[in-house]
Amino acid sequence: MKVVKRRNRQMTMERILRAMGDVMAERGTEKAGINAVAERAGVNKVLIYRYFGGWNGLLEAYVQRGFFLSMFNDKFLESVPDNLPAENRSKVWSEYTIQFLREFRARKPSQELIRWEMTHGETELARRLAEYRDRSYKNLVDKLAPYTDFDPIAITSLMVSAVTYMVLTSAQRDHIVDIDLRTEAGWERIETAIRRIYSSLNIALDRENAKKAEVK
Amino acid sequence: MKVVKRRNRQMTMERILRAMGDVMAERGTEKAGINAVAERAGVNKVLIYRYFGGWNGLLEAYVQRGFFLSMFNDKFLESVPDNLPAENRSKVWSEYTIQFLREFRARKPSQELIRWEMTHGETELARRLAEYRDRSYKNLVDKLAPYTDFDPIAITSLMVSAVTYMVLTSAQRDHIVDIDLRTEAGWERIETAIRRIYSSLNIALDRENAKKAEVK
DNA sequence: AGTTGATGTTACCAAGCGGTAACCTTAACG
DNA sequence: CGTTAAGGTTACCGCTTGGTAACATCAACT
Repeated sequence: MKVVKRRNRQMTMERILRAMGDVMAERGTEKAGINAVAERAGVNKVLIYRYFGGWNGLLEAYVQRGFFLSMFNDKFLESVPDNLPAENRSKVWSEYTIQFLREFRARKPSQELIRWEMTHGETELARRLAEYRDRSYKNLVDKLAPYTDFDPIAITSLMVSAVTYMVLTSAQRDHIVDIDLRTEAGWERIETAIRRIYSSLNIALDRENAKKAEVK
Repeated sequence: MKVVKRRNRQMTMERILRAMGDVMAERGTEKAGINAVAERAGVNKVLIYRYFGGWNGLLEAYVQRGFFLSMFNDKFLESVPDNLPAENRSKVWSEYTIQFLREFRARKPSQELIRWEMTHGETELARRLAEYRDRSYKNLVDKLAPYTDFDPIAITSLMVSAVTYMVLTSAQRDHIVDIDLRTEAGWERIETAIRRIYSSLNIALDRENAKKAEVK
């Protein structure tokens, strides 16, 4: 039987990191701070300085051990077959966007992390985190780029931005215009809109290609 | 000739409000605060409390006298002819989105206001501001709704969200994936993507309508 | 001229923040 | 057993924040 030692660095660090997530999720970006985390973890804040070297180190450690997006991208990438028929690509993109939407919605701490980033963009750390996500995201795009003529990077960046913003605001507002953000029905409207956009793009692209072929 | 009085409430309030915009634009959301504004305006902070009743009142006054989006919506709405041919509607929507993009990019204080809102969503004030924008936005949608089957509200909300998020991040990052946010070329890619999305939707909708007609 | 009320200033407060020095306390080791 | 170093705690610091009370000053009007 395992004895829980009272003096155990591993355990303490774990508790701090957990508290970090909790605090971010519960109290929001603004109130997140070393003091709040320490209090929440039931741990002396000095330990945070010792183990993580302060707020930045803590945040970094927190991100490193579980920032979901890069993992999510990698996982998604795996699930995509290598030789994907062109006509299915729009579906893959909309599936990616929608899965991202769902995962992001489900992860409060990740949302708050992004929110934090948005108000601390001048800091080196915030930039690095964004950069990190960007890379993993680029991997995905490189392998999946479908509508070559349609600047898939720009389009998907727009879609991901849209989803990001909507999820973030949903934590603060009940609705956008007449879209109810508290109900699944509201989010289904959004998901449907996403699918429609991608499928329309595909249709339009097909038509353009058909025209080109005709000219030849 | 007009004499500038040293004791002049109007003037002082004006200076405070200007300073408010400057501070928001320059130092960002985080550092914006009563103290910073007072210092910047070269005015004693007590006056802010007297004239505006504190931070909330100041913010509200600031917004009320010039929050651009509702005005922008109204202006745009005026410019749209009443009997708009259906085939031009996608163009109107993309024009709206793109003009919004440009205006929003040009207005640093407005950006910072939104950023502030994102981190203070729990407050009553933030909610009210959002609500205010929403109403003016809904007016627009009501009058313009084109693709009736395509849930134009959801689609345009997505697009506006996308633009909002991208502009906000552009203040902090040089690029998204390989889109250079510092150059006009980068933003043109985004504008093009927006146009493509709307026009594709139109094409897809046309095709669907054609099919329906065929069945009849 | 003198009262009065608006305008502007000084000085202060409590609370919260990030951060650190110095101190105990325990586990593990020879 | 006793030393040692890591784990954990106490108490403090300086700084900034939002907020207020009390005082000084000027302009206008009877």
